[in-house]
Amino acid sequence: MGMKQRQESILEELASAQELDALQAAIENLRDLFGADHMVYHWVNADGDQYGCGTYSPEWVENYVSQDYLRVDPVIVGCYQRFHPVDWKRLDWSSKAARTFQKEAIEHGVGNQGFSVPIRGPNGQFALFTVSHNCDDDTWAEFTEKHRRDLILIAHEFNNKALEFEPNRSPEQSRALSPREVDAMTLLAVGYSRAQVADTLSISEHTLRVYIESARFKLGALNTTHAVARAMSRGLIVV
Amino acid sequence: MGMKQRQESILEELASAQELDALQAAIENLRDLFGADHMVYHWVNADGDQYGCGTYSPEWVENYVSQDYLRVDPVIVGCYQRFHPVDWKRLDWSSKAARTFQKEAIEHGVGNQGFSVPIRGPNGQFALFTVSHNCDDDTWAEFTEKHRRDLILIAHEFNNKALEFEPNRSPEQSRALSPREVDAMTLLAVGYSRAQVADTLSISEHTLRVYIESARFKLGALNTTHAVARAMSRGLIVV
DNA sequence: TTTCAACTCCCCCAAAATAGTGAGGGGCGG
DNA sequence: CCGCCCCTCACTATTTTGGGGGAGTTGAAA
Repeated sequence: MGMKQRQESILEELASAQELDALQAAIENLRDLFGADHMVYHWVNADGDQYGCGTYSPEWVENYVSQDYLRVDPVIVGCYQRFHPVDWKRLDWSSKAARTFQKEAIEHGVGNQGFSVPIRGPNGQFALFTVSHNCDDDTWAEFTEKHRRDLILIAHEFNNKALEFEPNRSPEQSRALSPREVDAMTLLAVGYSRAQVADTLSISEHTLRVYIESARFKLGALNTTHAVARAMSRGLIVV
Repeated sequence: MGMKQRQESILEELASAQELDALQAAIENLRDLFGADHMVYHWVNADGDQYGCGTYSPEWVENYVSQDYLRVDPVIVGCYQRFHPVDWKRLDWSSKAARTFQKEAIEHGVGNQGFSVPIRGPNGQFALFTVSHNCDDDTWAEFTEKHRRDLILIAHEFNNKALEFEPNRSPEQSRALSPREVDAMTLLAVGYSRAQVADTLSISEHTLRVYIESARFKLGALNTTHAVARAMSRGLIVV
């Protein structure tokens, strides 16, 4: 069976799987198929839930979360602001925190080369699909060039499957805001005070307050700032 | 030249293009290549800016925007909440508004079948890549099954290119926030009050205020909510 | 038809955030 | 060494929000 066919069959198996474990199985198979040191899929959503699967050593994963490297890792920060898949070499590793992180990662066998595909879903969901390896630059360039397309599609399939299992799907939480509520949230997000928003929308401030409060309620937010943050990260408003 | 090769060459040309017009040219070529009635790429994001290119008739496009169909179109509302590409048949066309919209769309030659790929970028950017055609269900099922993968990749390439031209790259991309400022913004974004944030960070509320104000200053924000919104949309904090 | 969600308006008062001033110590690069 | 940024703390006064009440209209869906 050729590589294409095997890749195809792994993805088909993944697509028809009923359990989250299938992701872990599929990623191991794909890692072997591509002959890379590691392959990892990882997502975070607006409420801080996360899920990951992959072939990194348990020690490294534990270390990563316990050190809160999510906020340091240049792969995360870099990909969060980009759309296209990115080679780790092109990220900013200049800060001291990044350098120590990098050193530690390599010590844990992560590999000196990496390629990460950022993927975004509804409600501010953000995921990364990463392949890492230990080799020289030329070999890696050849690898990424050859497999770029496939990796994007695989990332897509993984995220698709992962979203099926996402617990945060209650209709209560993802209920859309009404048009006026969207207006209110949007204007608040661009810095208007309640008075200014009310003026802009040509309604009384009292009325505006009703919208803000109902939006807050729908979003399960504790205050206006929280409501705006949630509305943004869930993609309900565009700022 | 086979279909694969032509597709490849169109995408390569697109990738190396320096002007936005290239998107329009590429989409026309791809439409012809796939033998579909229409192909459209369209994105919305910051400040309500939008850009679209495609092969719909100018009358239909004008009608669409003037009627504000963006808020009615089941393709938009449906895809906005999904991740995977979707066949138009699987969307909810039951509301009255949707039915009249559908009728009008078909009258404008949009086609009775459609397949749309939602794509999301940083900062809440949302784009749709759509192929539409006039044919029976079986023919369309075969078409989408055959080209699904390619359409996802094409959507990805289009969005990648479109983002290059996005004007939303403010020159005064002020210096990054300090660690404490990031802490403050992050906790505020998850709904903590100033008192709670100060408590969490084990500093006085007075000190916290200094961070919030300096963050506000750096971000050019008018108030805390605005600052958090900007920090989020610039990817400075991860919530 | 009835119900329900959205939109609009009003009061009062307590709590929280903002604005205007400060000040001092630590670290890092030119 | 000096400037610059980061971290830490304090006071007072004013403005803005939040929480608790209600109440009426419209339009669309069940």
